[in-house]
Amino acid sequence: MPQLPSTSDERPYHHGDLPRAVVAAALEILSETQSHEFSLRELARRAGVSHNAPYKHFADKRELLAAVSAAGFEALTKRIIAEAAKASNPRARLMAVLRAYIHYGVDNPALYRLMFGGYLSGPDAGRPAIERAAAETARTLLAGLIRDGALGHAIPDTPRNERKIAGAILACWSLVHGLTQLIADGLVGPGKKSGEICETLVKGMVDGLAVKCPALPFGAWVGPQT
Amino acid sequence: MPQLPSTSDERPYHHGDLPRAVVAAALEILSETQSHEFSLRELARRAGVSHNAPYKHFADKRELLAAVSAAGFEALTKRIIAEAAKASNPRARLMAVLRAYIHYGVDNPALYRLMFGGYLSGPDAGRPAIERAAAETARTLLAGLIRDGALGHAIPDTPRNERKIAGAILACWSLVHGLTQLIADGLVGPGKKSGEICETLVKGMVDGLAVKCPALPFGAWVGPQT
DNA sequence: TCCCAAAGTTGTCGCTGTCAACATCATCAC
DNA sequence: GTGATGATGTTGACAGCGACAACTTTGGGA
Repeated sequence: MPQLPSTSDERPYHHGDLPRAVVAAALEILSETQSHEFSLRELARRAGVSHNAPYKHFADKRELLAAVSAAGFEALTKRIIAEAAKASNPRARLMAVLRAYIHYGVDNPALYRLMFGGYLSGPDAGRPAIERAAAETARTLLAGLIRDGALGHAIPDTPRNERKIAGAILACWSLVHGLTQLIADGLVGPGKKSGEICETLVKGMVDGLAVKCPALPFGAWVGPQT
Repeated sequence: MPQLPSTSDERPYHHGDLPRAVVAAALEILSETQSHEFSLRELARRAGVSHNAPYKHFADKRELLAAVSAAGFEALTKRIIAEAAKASNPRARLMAVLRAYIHYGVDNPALYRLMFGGYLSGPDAGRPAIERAAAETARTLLAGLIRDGALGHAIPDTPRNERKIAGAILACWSLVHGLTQLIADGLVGPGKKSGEICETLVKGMVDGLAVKCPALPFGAWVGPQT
C-alpha cells in the first residue's frame, strides 16, 4: 500500500517564514534557559529545520542574536508607548514610562541582558544595522518621553535648560537601567516586592528632579556614537 | 652529545601557582578581547600549560570564571576603600565612593559585566561560594559607605529612618550600576567627558538625597537572597 | 514550459569543554 | 636513603559546536 501523501505530519520542504520562526524559537529558549549561550543547532532543531537552514537568513550567530535583540527593542518600544498612553498628566506619564521600562527588563532578564549586555558591541565593533536602528528608536522614544515629563513638571522650558534636560534624561535612564538589572539578578528583592520597590525609587527620582536636577557638561551626549 | 639538562628554557613539570596564573591570564584576555567567551584552551596556552591542567584547580569553566569574578570584586573593594580613605567629610566620601565604583566599571567593562551580567547566576542556580563571598563583601562595603554618607549629610540618624536609608542605598547603587554600564557600552559619552558626566550625576544624586529620599517598602532588602 | 535563484539538506572541518588514563614530582613515614 | 602516595600536569579521546561547501527541492517569472 503506497504511502498517502496526506498522512498528516508532512512538513513542506520550504518553511514559509523561517526567519520569524527562528527568532521566535530563540526568544523561547532565551526565556526558558535565561542564557543566550544556546546553540544554533538546538535552535534549528526547535524550529524543525536542519542545522544549517538558519544560515540562509542570518550570516552568523551574532547576526541572529542581533535580530532577537531588535525584536526585544521593538517589544520594549510598544510596551512603553502603551503605558504612556494611559497616563493623563506629564508626571504620571513619566512615571508610567519608567515603570514600564523596568518591568519589561525584569520580566525578560536574559533578553534585556542580550540587548544591553555588550555582546553585540563586543570585539567586532559595529552591531548589525537592523538592531542598531531598533535600539535607536527605543532610545529616542525613551529620551523624548523623559524630556516631556521633565518639562511638564520639573524643569522650565527655557533654552538655557537644555543641559539640565540632558542630565534628567541620563539620570532617569541610569537609575532604571541599574535598578532593572539589580532586580532581575536577584540582588534586590524579594521578587514580590519588586513592583513596590520600583515604584518607590521611580517616584523618588521623578520628584527629586524637580528639586535637584544635574546639568550635563557641555558636549556630552546621551545616545549612540556618531 | 647528550642534551645538557640546563639548556635554559626548561619549564618545571609543576607550575608553582597555576590557579593564580590562570586567573591572571583570564583577566588579561578579558581586557584584551572584552568578552568572556574565550576558550579554556586558549587560556591554558597563555598560561603555558596543557589544555587540561586548569581542571586540576577548577571544576569547570564556570567555576574558573567565578574565580575571575571574585578577583574583580576584590579589586573593586580595594579601590573603593582607597578612594574613601582620601576624603575628609561624609559627603565627599560618599561621592568618592560612587565615583570610584563607576570608574572601576568603566575601566574594566568586560570584567564588570562578568561580575554582574548574570552569567554566574544563570540556569544552574547557585554561584560558587568563593565568588558569592567576594561579591557579598563588596556589596556590604558599598552599602555601609552609602549609609554613612547619607547619615552624615542627608538623613538624620533616627531609627524611623531605616527605610529611607535603604532607599538611599538602593537609589545610589542603581544609579551608579546603570551609569557605569551606559558609559562602558558607549551609550553615553564621549569617553573623554565620562569623568565629568559621572561627577555631575553623582553630585546630583547625593544632593538630591538630602531633599527627596525614597523610603523603601517594609520587608524589602538590598542584598543577596536568604 | 523551462529554468534559475531562493530556501533547505547533508557532509565535512577545526575547535571546544570535558572525561579518562597515564606521567611526573614533592613529601613524609620508615 | 627510599619507596609509597597524592597532588599536579600531560596525552588522547569523544560528542557537540559554528561555519563552509556541495547538493536537492521548489515556486515563480521569462
